[in-house]
Amino acid sequence: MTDLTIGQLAERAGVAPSALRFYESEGLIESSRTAGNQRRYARATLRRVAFIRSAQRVGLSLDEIQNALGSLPEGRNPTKADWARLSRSWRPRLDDQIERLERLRDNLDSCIGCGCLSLRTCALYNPGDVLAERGRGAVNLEPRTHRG
Amino acid sequence: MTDLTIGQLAERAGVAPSALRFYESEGLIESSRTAGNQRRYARATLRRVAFIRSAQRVGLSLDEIQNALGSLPEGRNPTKADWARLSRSWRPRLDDQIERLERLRDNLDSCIGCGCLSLRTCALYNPGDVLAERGRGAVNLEPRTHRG
DNA sequence: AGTTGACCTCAAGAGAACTTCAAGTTGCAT
DNA sequence: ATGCAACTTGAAGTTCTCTTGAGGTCAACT
Repeated sequence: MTDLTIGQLAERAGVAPSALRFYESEGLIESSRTAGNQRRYARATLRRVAFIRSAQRVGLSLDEIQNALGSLPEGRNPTKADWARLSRSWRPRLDDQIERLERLRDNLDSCIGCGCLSLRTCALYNPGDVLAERGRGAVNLEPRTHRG
Repeated sequence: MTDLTIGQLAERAGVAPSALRFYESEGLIESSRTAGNQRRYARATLRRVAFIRSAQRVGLSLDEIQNALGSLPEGRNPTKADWARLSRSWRPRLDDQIERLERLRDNLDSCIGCGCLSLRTCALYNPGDVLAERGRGAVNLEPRTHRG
């Protein structure tokens, strides 16, 4: 009886109904059905969707989010233990991302300050000077990962 | 004579040659051509590409990056003033993103600590309690923006 | 001269995250 | 009971960021 229609959930969560159907098709959320085959969402789904959006904002893919959400129950409110699991698994990821951002920001600043912009010495292109020994032109802002 | 081939640039920047051609087609980088029509990149392009990747990592689209790069010169090293422009325009964006991440991380933590998980009171879903007055079920982690 | 590997263009494909469309059905107010 | 907004499905379309493939060229080595 406190269940939400797809339109209500969409409205409150700030996403389109089509997105919710998509999330469901991807296994990120679940719904029950009325006699007439319309979706009904438990209230907890609202939180779940808010969480999904929030995680997307910080750069996680739906796959990763689904993975993390795997440890949360659907249909009922997550317990302390549920969240603890989730937090433990995300913490390093979040810390890492935060560090990256701070480094970029601070390096931009320091480049302005120093005006050096030399390949060998500029912190922006050569963070921590780890590559300083590798001859001229060492440019490697990030650990090499392949995405997409 | 210090110019780089597409393969060399790709190698050093840690991106595929196809990506470099794509960046060029999108106007993010430039190249000159040899008599035989092969691309040659100025050394400054290496920095430019490193910058592009770095910016992508923190969630900026190529469009936004192109925009920002519009203030940097190609073919020569950017000056202090060039970087200052760029940094000024990115700083708020970076700060904002960092804050988001920290909030998510800390809210996850506090949820574990308090175990409340109530819609009305949980910081994760109701940051700063701004929505506490709006009746039950107020869920709005982020300012509502439409993307994609 | 032949072979090899790196390069060229253009077109098509890929995957992520959705949206849009078409055609039909349901739920609720009057 | 009627009408209309909100819902249903499935397929196809969209945007972004590239990658892959086909068919051909260029540079260097033997």
